[in-house]
Amino acid sequence: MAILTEATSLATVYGLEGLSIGRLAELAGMSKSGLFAHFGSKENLQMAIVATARKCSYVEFTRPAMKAEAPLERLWGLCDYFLNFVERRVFPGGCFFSAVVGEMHALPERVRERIERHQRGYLQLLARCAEEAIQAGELKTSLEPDQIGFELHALIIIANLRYVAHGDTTVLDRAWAGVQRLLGDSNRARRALSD
Amino acid sequence: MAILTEATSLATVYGLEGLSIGRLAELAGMSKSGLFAHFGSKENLQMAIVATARKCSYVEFTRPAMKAEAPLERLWGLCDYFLNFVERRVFPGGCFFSAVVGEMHALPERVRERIERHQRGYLQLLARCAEEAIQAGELKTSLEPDQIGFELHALIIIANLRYVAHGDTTVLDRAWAGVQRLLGDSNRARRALSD
DNA sequence: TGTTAATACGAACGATCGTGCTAATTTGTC
DNA sequence: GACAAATTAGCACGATCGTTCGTATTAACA
Repeated sequence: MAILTEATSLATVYGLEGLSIGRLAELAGMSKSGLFAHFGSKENLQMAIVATARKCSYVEFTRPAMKAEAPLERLWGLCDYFLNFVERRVFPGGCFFSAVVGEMHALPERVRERIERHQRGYLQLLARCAEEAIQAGELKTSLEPDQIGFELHALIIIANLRYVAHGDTTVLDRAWAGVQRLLGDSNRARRALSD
Repeated sequence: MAILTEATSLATVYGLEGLSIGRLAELAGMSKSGLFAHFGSKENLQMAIVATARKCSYVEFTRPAMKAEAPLERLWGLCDYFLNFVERRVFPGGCFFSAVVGEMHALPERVRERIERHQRGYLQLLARCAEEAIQAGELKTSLEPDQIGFELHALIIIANLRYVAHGDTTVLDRAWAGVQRLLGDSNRARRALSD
């Protein structure tokens, strides 16, 4: 369904609660009740949006990054493709899961738990790649894998938030510089926008 | 006005748009119109909330941190007091300015600009302290002051977001470990909760 | 071709939103 | 105690929210 992509895009700007069915229907050229019938409730629509955002994030950064066979290369890819995804403005509000982090308290429990589970999975993926990179001898560091995952995540998420919220264009490069320092290669180039 | 503190607290949970005057009035034991007359418009109420949050952040971390005479000590204090502020749950939604970052697009222009200006000031404060610490010879690093400010900010803000959104209690220590690494002292203790 | 299931529609519901009135109440001043 | 000024309450407006209902159109199958 194409309308779900539009809904996810809107949700990155107005949030999962701020997104109204009426506005979404108008944007889709449908009647409000007609669109509502597809989902049965706003909570179901929110769940569908979360599923769409998950699929999108999988296609945009998880899968491309995981194509690499070397664990360290996967770690680079996870950060690189994410920053590239943000820079390309695939969604006007950037990363969906960062856009809704401020309204977690107000969300229906089912929706909130789904989002939290996704976030845990993403953090674990970062930490697991770091652990494998260390064990493979590709990454020499005194830090625990979880700490590396935490700091990588902090860098790229803050870059995303500041890029979409304040239009600051330098933050993506600043985040990349931090990633370079954590992964021990200050010469590695970031993916170009045109890719 | 005590009601403004309550309003700011509510805004950290529901956002500046999600916060309704009716709910705030009910919580304050006033009539909706009575409370509305104080501000004249929701936009003015939002501006007053931003001002309250600014004052609160000044009292809670900026001023205590700036009491130190050594620049590096101020840098430590900015991170330390902030994490302590989050851990003490002064506001249920943690840092106000992080809580509303997701709804910047939907805010009235006057409100959004005021928040952006505050954020710029806070970032500049971090970078300036880092610069002074370097020039004073207290901080030995190959990083630019702006990069240090960016990374410190990323660590403590992500810790705040994850602490309030997912109840993750380990993130404050992870952020502190990152701060230690940036400021070059892995033995410095974090402020205790009881303080 | 007639029947059934699915799909989209318009209209309306109760609730809540921000906001504008006017009356009542409180407060401070002479 | 009387009066002016400020504050609060009550009520209603128009708009929008999620949701429900009954109906018209369409697709599939007998």
